[in-house]
Amino acid sequence: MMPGMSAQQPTSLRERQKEDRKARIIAAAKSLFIKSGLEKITIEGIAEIAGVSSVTVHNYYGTKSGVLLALVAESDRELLATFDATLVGKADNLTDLIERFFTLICEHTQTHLDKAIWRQVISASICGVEPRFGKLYHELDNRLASTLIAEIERLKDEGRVPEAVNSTHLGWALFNLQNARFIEFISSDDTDQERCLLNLSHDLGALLPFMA
Amino acid sequence: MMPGMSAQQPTSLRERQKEDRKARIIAAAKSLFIKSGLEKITIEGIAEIAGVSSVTVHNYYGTKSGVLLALVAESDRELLATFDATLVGKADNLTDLIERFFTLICEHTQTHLDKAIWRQVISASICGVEPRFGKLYHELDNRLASTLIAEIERLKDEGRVPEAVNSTHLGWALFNLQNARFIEFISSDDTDQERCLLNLSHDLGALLPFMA
DNA sequence: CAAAAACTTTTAGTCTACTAAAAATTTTGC
DNA sequence: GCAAAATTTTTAGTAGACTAAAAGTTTTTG
Repeated sequence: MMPGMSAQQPTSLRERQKEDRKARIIAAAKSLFIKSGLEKITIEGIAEIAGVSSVTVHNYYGTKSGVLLALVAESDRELLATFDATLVGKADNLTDLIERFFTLICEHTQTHLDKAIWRQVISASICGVEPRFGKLYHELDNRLASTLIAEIERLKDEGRVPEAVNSTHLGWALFNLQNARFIEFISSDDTDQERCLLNLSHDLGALLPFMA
Repeated sequence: MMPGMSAQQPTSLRERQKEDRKARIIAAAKSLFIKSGLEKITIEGIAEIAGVSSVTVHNYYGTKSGVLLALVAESDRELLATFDATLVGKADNLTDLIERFFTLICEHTQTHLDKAIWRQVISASICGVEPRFGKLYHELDNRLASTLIAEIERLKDEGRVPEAVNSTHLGWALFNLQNARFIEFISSDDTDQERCLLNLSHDLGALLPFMA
């Protein structure tokens, strides 16, 4: 199963061409970004490299942020795969879990995407000019939080987290906490991961010790 | 002491004129916003009402977001005054404190500003094109969090919060938690405060009961 | 009061996202 | 293969943020 493609291959030629153009557009955006950074990504530039017109880019992705979100969504799939390989079943307490989670996300951001893209995407998700956009973005958050919740369930089964807690609520609370520090992390190119991780561990240190 | 004015009155005529223009600009922005919403706020429009040129608006506030941030900063002062009157000394446990805090901020937003302005400002604080901007915004956060921390200290003195916790760390953690729900609140015009408050109380419910 | 300094305004552009409508092209269904 | 449908492209434009530099105005300073 290849990420990035719909489950069943499109029947009609037209559908296939559309998929192809869409893929070329995000590939173009990626290449442009890698070559010269976010400021140099323009709809026009993307269109040229992808071999379509700028109007088509708009038709497909709505806005520039829409294109960037597609980039993020793609890398999100890889991140979830990383989680399966590196996070699931590894941590043996809540603090450890959240810190691993946070670290993986930060590292993934630095290798696969870039702070600047996240800034743009999170920004757009808050400003939310587009209706689709917010929805898509929220789905990504949902998937990440679900991973966390599943791990909390496991810790509960193993007796490392009190039975009494609501895993879903705790999962979202911790996801939000961690996300606030992630936003701190991406907000400036100069903010380093270590610093944010330390802040996160202070957060957890103030909240969690009574739980054990 | 009037909010919105510097402590000492400016000596030179030039300084006074500058203050006056600045004040006219944000007053113009506010009136434009109240009349027709965020989309209708343009630098040009602000300049015209304020009786200055658009270039002057840029010189003073840098960007459109800069103007909006000034609006937020102004209302922030009122919010802190509200805190003194309505929050300080009122809560008798952590959950109650955070929920009051959150509620006051939401209500203040609805009466004094607007979700749309916050969206723009938070967005800009994340995207952070401007260096000054992020700094200013962070100061607002600092002031809000400090209020929270001071209240936590009080609860600790009253023996309602364990001595062992670090008030500063706990304060920031809870501020971040609450802020995540505030961002959820402002992200869409349709999201209602009750819903977000409920989510917040779930967050707290999952994290805090073991502390008491 | 006159020269200098400090600002603001005018002017003139640039840049880029985004949109609407007509024209051209290509696939599809019969 | 041909008409119809779907979709892209071309074309043309708008809007609004932001900038640089010259010109004009007002305050300051001696």
